Amino acid sequence: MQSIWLMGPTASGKTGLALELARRLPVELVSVDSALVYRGMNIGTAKPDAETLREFPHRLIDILDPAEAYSAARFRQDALAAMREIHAEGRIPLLVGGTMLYYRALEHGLAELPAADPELREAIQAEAEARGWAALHAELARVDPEAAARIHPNDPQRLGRALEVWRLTGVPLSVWQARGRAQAAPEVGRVLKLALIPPRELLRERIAERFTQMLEAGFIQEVEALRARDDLHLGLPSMRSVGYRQVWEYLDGAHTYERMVELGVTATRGLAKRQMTWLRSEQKLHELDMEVAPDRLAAGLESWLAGGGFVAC
RNA sequence: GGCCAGGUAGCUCAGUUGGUAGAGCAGGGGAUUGAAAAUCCCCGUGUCGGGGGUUCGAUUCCCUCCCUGGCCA
Repeated sequence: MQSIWLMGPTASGKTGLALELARRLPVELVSVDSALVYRGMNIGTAKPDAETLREFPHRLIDILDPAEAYSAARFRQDALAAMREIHAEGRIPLLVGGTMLYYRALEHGLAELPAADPELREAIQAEAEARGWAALHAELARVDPEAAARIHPNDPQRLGRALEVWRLTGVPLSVWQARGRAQAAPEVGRVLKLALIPPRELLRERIAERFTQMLEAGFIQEVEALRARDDLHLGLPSMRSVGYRQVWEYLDGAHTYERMVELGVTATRGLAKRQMTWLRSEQKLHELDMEVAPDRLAAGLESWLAGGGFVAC
């Protein structure tokens, strides 16, 4: 089994390049994006439009309602299943997206751990509000000193997860993790990792420009529709996505329009920065020239798929 | 033109009863195992508007000039 992965920060042009490759190679697209999984979140996620998706179907887009939560573990399962199917059809999976944790989970696997438990999470959250996260960190230090040493007392998300695993199983998170990551790389097969990394200044400009275009394309109305549902709220992973959160708060009257634009652009830039941090530590990455010609790249990929090496271009 | 309030980090501001200054935001770096477009951690030398005076020492007090905003002419 082999696959091509196209990585890069948000607004780097991954989608456009992936479509060019899909026109030239026997590939099928698999989205690696924690926000594109949600239905009804189109404009603010820069999701390819319906027509494009019809012509070039993407796996793992529009598979979840925004009220639901996705996860790295589910992605790993879904992506592996999609890749197997694509191979069975005699095609090559082209993974494209910017959720770096998902790539990591796919390539290196995840430890065997219990899934999230919403009720327990809520209970831990309530407890933290009553006693403070410091008290919960102290508690974790008693049952799982190793995890407590690694998790900062101000990091409620990881602290909550570590306590959740402990309370759910009676086995510390660090013990689960020490048992190793399940079924890592071999299952994924031969991988060619490509990255599109624009110069920071260009990326900053593109992000600002794109956010404005999203607003012109009706982003506010899209969030209004989501906000009109009584089962969606800012606590949900979907509604905390870059852009959606800021527009939601704007609709709540928390910011002026101008400030909302500023916050949205800044949040997107922060996202890009974190994606770059992941990319810097990525092994065996082939960084593409921003001006790479699709024909030339496709030719290079063909020779790699035939078993040869990949010549960076 | 007169009076008042300001001029301190890229931005918004705090502060020093005289010993050359610090927050938030922005920006940069890092972490990242079922929320990851999430959640965190680390990083602040800047003619304290210019010039002069007083002082051992002035960003701080005094004088003067410049700039911005408001009020009055």
